[in-house]
Amino acid sequence: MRTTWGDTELARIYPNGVLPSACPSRVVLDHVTSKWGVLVLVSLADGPQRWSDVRRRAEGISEKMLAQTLRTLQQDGFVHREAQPTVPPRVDYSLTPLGEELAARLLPLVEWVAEHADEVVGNR
Amino acid sequence: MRTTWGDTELARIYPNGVLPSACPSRVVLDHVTSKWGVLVLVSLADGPQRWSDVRRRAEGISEKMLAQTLRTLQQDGFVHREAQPTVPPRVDYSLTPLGEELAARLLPLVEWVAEHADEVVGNR
DNA sequence: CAGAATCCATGAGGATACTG
DNA sequence: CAGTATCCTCATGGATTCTG
Repeated sequence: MRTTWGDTELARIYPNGVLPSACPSRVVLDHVTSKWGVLVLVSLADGPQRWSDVRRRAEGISEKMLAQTLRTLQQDGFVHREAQPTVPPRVDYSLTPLGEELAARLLPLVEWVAEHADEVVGNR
Repeated sequence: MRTTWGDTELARIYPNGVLPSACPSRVVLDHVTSKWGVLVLVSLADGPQRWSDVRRRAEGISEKMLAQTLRTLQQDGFVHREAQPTVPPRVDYSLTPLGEELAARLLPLVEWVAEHADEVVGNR
């Protein structure tokens, strides 16, 4: 009774429709869709930014969570970190090519949610 | 120094680049990108399914989390619930038109992650 | 079969203070 | 400026039991 996956790659990757818990994509998905992961990625999708810029744009994030999120995304290869050895220090963050690819799939989602949020909250 | 948002709706919705914490989209985004929200939505994107089907497909989810996630997504208007008054009971879940729109933006993301997960894990 | 109810553990995440 | 370090809280979420 396949209706919508039919023409997607998902049907090929998960032939029986089961989204396996052991799959490495679970980990990546958790990073990407984490509370702050989405916002940091979307923010950086607007171009290279300094620490304080990201902090300001992902409104509400704590320093701890910003550091942690950036580190995770950097380890995953989505974010590039470039530190100037100056005083005071200056550090720029940007998306890697891999991160850009990811953001390209993330932006439409965030955009759609932003456009329909009121409608959705109204449902409750 | 806008580079990537430039041609998106995001630039219009958030002109100064700040993703506001008070925005209702934050709530919806949290539901959608919650640990299990993504998997349940993606699973249902394959067509109407019974409780036990969703449970099996979103591998690893507990009954509690399945119930909670389905209820939240239903309140948001993404998921439709249809219960047969039979014994034993039979309940079918499906995406609403709104849910289908959302899923259309979610599937490419999940698909991309599924395809590149190994590559990403390799970065670490 | 499809949940509800209860208890409980963990860790995500916040607040604050400090530093090269 | 760009973080670390520490402490602490609360909510997410797991395991288990019960039921119409």
